[in-house]
Amino acid sequence: MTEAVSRPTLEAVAARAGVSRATVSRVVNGGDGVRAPLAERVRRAVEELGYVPNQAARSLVTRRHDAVAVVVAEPETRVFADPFFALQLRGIGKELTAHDNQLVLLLTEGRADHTRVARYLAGGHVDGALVFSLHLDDPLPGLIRDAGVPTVFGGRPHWSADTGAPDPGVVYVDCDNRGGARAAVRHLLDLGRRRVAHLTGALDQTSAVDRLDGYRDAVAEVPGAYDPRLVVEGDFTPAGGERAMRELLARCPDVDAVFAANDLTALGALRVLREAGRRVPEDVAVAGFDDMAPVAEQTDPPLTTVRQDIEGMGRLMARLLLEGLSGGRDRARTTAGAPGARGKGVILPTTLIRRASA
Amino acid sequence: MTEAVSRPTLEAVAARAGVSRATVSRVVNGGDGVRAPLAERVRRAVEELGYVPNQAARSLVTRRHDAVAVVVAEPETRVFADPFFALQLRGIGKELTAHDNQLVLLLTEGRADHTRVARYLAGGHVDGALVFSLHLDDPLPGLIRDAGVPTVFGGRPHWSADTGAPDPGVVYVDCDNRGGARAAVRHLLDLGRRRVAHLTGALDQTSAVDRLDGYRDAVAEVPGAYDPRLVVEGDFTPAGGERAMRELLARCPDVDAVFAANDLTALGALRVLREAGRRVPEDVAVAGFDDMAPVAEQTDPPLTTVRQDIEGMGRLMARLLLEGLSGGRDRARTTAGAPGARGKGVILPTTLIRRASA
DNA sequence: TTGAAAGCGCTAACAT
DNA sequence: ATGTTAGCGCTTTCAA
Repeated sequence: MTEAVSRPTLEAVAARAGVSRATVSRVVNGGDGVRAPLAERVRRAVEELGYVPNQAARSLVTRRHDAVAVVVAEPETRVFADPFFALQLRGIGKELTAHDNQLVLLLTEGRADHTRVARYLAGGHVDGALVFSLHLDDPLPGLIRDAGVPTVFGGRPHWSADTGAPDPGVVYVDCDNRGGARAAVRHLLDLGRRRVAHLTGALDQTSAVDRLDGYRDAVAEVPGAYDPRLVVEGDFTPAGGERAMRELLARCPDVDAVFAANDLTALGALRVLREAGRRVPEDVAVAGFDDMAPVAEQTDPPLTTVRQDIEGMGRLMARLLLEGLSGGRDRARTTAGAPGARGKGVILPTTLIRRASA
Repeated sequence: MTEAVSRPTLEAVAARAGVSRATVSRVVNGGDGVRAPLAERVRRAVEELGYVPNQAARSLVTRRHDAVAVVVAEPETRVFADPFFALQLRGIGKELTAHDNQLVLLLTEGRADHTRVARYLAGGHVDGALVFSLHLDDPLPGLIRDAGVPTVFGGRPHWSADTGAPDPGVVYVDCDNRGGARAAVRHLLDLGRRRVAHLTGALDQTSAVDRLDGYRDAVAEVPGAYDPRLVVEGDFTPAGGERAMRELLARCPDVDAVFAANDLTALGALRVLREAGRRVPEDVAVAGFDDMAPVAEQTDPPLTTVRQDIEGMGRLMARLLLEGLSGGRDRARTTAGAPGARGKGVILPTTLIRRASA
């Protein structure tokens, strides 16, 4: 293993360049107010010594870390099996990198992890946090609030302004789950289908609830289209989709369209429909949600689905957080000016992508 | 956005408890050598004030951060699309969490990112680094060495001891790529196949080179089995597998077995074989490498493949790093005592998993 | 424009 | 067993 070596300090650079520590500090941090030749001498000394500032020392006085925590409250397995997180992380990573911030990934699996994460955030390691995938009973938001770290949430939290719950000051980014779902279901209805089912996501997450609401909005518009038996609970996974689809076929063999809560669920549904000998879209039209490239384009037939800009969501979350960190003035403007802003939540638009499955 | 608040210091706790800072520090860090009632008073003060230690200040003096960087030198997209990394990350996360260390994820996409990462590591943010997926021309290892941070590599680096290159002190963890490949190819040969092809991985990675070597070992054992035209270059992706398989069929229509460099490549190959009307395994037997559950078990037919303990690799990497960090005495023993140790590299065993495809 | 000096909050000798 | 004290390496007034 490569060994750690002791690094030169500001002091050493100052000595070598024959100047004071203050001057070196100035040069290292942008160099304004230092005469060119002096600055040059300092830079040479830095170079020769291979000086790199000690961030702990710097943070101690500046109280900045240029690091942001990303908290993912999911069993780790799913986090990475699911391209959704991958894409969001990617967006976040890009935005943070562009602003010279580091990404500290905090994975939580159980209760013990929650307190660990809370301690970490409270410990002042990071300037802010991006938090994902909260479930109904999740204690994390409360812990995070207590930790007193600026935070932006990914996905509408259960206690956001819209539900009239405790903390209306919460900032979050989400896509228009309800509107997207409505569009998908309307599309199925426009196709002339009348037995349009919905395989839900995990209903302890707001995205699943909102999509279900969108489904209800749409079927309510067509007399006779609403039938509670057509709604089966899934969990956003292919396996859950299979289970739900099987149950649906047993319950309502006359189903002629399925709106799945996400593409993975649709994937499972497609498998079961094929097994059952139902043709897609002739016998049963199928629509998904997310438009995750590796999934939606590869299914057989390719999936009609609701596209959301997942990577963009990640970027936006990071941007909002960084803007909030760099002083309050920009924040309000940004949040309010963003598309679909509503309170402190930013709702991104969705688009229906028509492919062969519906 | 939740606002940051100014936190109480050790000093404040000391004042409140009526003791010195040193005593508070002792209590906070385990509390040995402090009489029970006093310790209790301190704990109460900590509680009442909601005191959380400032890590920057602590790190400044202890020179420990209890954080480890994970550097993934891949386009971010692939990193997360590929369950391989997901599993390794998971193993790493578990091990780090178990030892109260944080995971700082550093994603690199281009040259600019390399220097950024180097600066970060040199900046003393973390106690060590876990580095993945190096390519032949990767400047990262050099930069990391210069950064002087203890490092464990995932996968044999190009310049490891085995190739007689510059830095023989390098610690890495890998699976027995060559032996695993050999076993898979021998299995195909034992099946009576004589036109056994190999779809390679990205040959700028040692794992691909080693698997190719294993393939060559095995075919060399059977007179007449070696034919250079049976080796086609892929890139570890399904798309690459499709391309390679198509080329292979064009080049050698008489192929009767395929050893794919990984399961994703095999997936692509299976698709092309199906399109081409070749039955698997009757006409062409197919074997993969990795045994990634979501892939190998779901293919049609299920894939015969070489299993490696990916999550275990991640855990081991983290363990080796942490052991190295906590003083040199344990390290030599561990590295030498680990299974398949060879120099400073630890090679984990592989197992052939027989399913229907071969 | 440059330097001197005072901390940031904590740990770890060293005293007591 | 507890307190005193001297920094860790840096930024940032304040003076010069």
